[in-house]
Amino acid sequence: MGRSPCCDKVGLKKGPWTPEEDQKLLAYIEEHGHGSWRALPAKAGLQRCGKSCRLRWTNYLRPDIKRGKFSLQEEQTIIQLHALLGNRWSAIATHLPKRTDNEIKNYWNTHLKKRLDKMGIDPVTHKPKNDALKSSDGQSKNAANLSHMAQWESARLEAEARLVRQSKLRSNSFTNPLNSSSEFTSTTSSPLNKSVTPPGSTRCLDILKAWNGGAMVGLGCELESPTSTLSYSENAPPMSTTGIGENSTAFVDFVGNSSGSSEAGIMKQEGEEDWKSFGNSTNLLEYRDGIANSVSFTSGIHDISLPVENAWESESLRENSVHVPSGNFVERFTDLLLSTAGGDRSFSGDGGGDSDNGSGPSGSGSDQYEDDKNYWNSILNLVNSSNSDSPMF
DNA sequence: AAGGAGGACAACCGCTATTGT
DNA sequence: TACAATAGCGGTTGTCCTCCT
Repeated sequence: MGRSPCCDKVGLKKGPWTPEEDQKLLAYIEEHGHGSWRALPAKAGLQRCGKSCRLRWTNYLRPDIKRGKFSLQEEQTIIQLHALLGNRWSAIATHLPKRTDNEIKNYWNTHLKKRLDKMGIDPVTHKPKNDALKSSDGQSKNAANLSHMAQWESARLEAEARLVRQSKLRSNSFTNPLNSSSEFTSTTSSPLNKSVTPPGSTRCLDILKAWNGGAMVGLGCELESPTSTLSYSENAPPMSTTGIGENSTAFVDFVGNSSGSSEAGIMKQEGEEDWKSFGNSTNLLEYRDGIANSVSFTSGIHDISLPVENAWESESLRENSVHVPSGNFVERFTDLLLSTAGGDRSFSGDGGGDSDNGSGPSGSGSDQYEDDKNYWNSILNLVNSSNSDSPMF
């Protein structure tokens, strides 16, 4: 479009923000809301471009940002979501309340990526680097499932974003700038958040939740058994085998049981409001001509059907239909992780939270290796311990 | 104690998507 | 419909800090 960069103006400051600048920005937004970011700097008395102000606000100054060390749960969530979604930091951030995409991205690049790399796991594919023999066995199917589920999640996020835009249009009235502003929720969460967020952006990754059957303790998603169901319309053939027939409708229902006690653990602490609005919700994907045409969200607040666009353009989705995993998803994902770890470093992967048994891997015997092993065992153990008795399959 | 290396994180850049006119 | 303005996103860079030699 040939638009000139917003910071071209001479005299605009770059670089680290000073406390004074922070104060000005904060004070202005608290009083007036951000309004137009481009116009904001002048009004707030800042020698910055609007974009810089926006980033400073979304990544640092917003009052709902949690800073500091990432917890084990958060690390685990990031790793799993990255396996699903790749470098879609904003989407990942959607599922990590109070964390910004920038922060997650940095943390991935500086910590998690390196750690995976060290262990011989490709941080991009989440598979062992020397894994050349897995092309035709169950592992590749797992990978395919992950990929397809990523598409599901992608579509859902797309739809959520669209939903909030519509909501924004509807409720254009400005109340409290800190609450009503979509920007306020922009980066850390998908636009769906706060009061305009039926599905609740801070809830667990629906797919994981659905496949896990609810209690995802280790994922920072301590749902207390939201009953997730997967169903197909009667006339539709099973998606995973024959593809989706014309005009057939496949339903993926995520039905929360609205248990009041679901507000537990991390989510209660960090995203309580969002949870509450997600008690009874149903997300529905509708297929036409073999692709998903719409996503419906049903909650106590909204019942909206939205078109699904780009996220469903995947060839694999059209041609192969949706591969719904035939087993507990998280378990299988865990298996994948275990096997990847084992592929290169011969981890036992047998759920050994008790891994610190002093018998290190033969040969190396390095403390670093032991640390890694213990670390991953603890992560995997968390997942394993939370995914039994899935009602899904 | 000084300086270099590397890590961590904030901020910027450039591109794309969306929205408004 | 076309175009411009704006926001969002992901990759990259810059800067500060800590650790090691």
